[in-house]
Amino acid sequence: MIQVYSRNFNDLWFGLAIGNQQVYGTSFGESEQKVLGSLLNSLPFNVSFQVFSEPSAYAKDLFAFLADIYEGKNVNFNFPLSIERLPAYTQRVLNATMAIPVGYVTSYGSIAKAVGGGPRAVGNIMANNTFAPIVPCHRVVKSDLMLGGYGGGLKVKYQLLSRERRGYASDDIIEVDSWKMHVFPVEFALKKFDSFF
DNA sequence: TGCAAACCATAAC
DNA sequence: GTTATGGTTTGCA
Repeated sequence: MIQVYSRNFNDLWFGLAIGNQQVYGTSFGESEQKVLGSLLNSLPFNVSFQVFSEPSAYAKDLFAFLADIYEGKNVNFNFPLSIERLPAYTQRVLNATMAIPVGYVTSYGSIAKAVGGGPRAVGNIMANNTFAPIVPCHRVVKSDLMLGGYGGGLKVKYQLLSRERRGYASDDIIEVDSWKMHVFPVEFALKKFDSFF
């Protein structure tokens, strides 16, 4: 049985699906309906679920954690995600994405080069990310450091990244499980949009 | 710049 | 099995 919760912080809705001591999905957005919709959509078809109006203590912790990420804070992740039900390649991409530190972005192609596959495949997985914003798909941009796309809209992507500015000056190589991933200061990507938004 | 073709894992048929 | 679908990338004019 999966428990589903929704909660509002500062005019923004967060959604949460928990079961088996694991997080099955998270989401956020402007309306409760959208948030619950995308969340339920991502659940495995063969499991039952129940929607609760009051969050459990564990759910409250998780909501606070989601809000912290949304606000651009540095957080330590210690909630288990149920990603083993996803295809192996998808898992690799999600893990690589989670390894992008706050303050940096990487590109679809850079992830593809690190874990195998192609940039479009990575883009597809970002588009279907069921763990936003825990899996920080907003930190993945195009190879020319234009923003690329975002499920919640480009403005939201810009704002999320904007709060993650840490003032890093140069690009870097991140190592994850023997993969090497090229990352760039988030400012590099924001620069091109500062006047736009 | 701008466009076409290559790219590649998934989900849906 | 096969096909359609992208939050892409690269090369070439």
